[in-house]
Amino acid sequence: MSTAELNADLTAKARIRQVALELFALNGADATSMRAISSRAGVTVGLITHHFGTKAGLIQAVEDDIIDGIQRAIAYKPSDANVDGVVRALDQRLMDHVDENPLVVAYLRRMMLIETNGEGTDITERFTRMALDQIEDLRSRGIASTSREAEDQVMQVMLVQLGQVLLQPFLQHIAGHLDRDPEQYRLSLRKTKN
Amino acid sequence: MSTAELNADLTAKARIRQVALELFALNGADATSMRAISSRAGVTVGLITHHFGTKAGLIQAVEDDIIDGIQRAIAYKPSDANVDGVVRALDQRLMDHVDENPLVVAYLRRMMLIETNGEGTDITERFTRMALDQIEDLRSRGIASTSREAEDQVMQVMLVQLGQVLLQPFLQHIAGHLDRDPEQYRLSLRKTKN
DNA sequence: CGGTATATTGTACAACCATATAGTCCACGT
DNA sequence: ACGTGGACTATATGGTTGTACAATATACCG
Repeated sequence: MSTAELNADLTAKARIRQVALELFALNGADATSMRAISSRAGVTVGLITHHFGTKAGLIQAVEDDIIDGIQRAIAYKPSDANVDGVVRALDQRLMDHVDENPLVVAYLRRMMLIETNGEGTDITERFTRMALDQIEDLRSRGIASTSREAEDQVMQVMLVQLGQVLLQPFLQHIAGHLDRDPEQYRLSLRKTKN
Repeated sequence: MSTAELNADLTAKARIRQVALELFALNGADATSMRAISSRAGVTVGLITHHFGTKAGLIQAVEDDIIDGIQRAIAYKPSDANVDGVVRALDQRLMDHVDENPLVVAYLRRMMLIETNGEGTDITERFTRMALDQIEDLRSRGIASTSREAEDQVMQVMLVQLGQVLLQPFLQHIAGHLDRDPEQYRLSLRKTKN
């Protein structure tokens, strides 16, 4: 069953955005034609341009959607205040969101690792700024550890957590070839002080 | 000065392969037209098809060249026998080769992290097998440590060394945004034993 | 010298692309 | 009842792509 059929209840605009994310994540935006999107979404090409103007506009809309989703996922929730390690709770909710949205991850992998200077707004920059804002917000509420610099905490999240997620297919691929259990291997970050 | 001018002494066939690697590494093979290659190499499109048949043939030739280069770089050299840590010497030569061939790295990054099931032969598989063969060759000569399993040594090389190289632009990008020194951060591998 | 393989060119073509535009249908407010 | 605007379709256009192919130049070998 196709994605379009599964989501026939969504509005055409939302269906287009969803199919676009799916194809962008799988094959990249450049390699995805508006024809492919339209046929999978069960609409005509013209409707895409009607709703999003140009292909660049569609890409922008998809990325805004991704950022919004993450923003919502890591927003401060009062329940977090109870947990002793607040940053850990933040990380956990980010990882949960990531687990639930594999297409988002595939898209981010492409944009963050390869097309670092893509056409749209730099999504790595938006992500980094979002993480930094979040950490600083938690600090201003007095509920995040200040034993380390905020920037180092962000580096930790971006490189170890996100890095592990982004490298996951690579790791699994190699582990599969060597008959190793990919779960056994975890990245960590060493900071050389000088 | 363009690549074609810099290498005007090479045969046209070699020039085509070199320009192709350059453009493939920068923009990906799909996004690179044979016309772009031909104009940069100072030849016509027809000559490319004459030498390599199809675009897929050109990609294959480029990848074979990359693998050959790495194969040569990590081939056993008697001088390695003197060094106490042989695996370390192997790693070092791989890293040197990587430093000297940034275009190869960019191409590998694309193929290993994103297009894991690309059109050509799986380059991650070729790389992994090559590393494993190399380790086992060194072991059969009795000049590589056998305190760890060979497969774990390969995982170490692939994930930590190569992983660091593949993630480098990502790391630099983030570090730049946070006014951090990217050199301070190093990945390492934890193996959970269970 | 002659001839044959190889290197190289120029062009043509069918498929596909993003985009623009004109037109149809329908819901909804007044 | 009407007309206005948004959702949607159909079609046309100009450009780019990979590939095929015939023609020409160049080098090499007997």
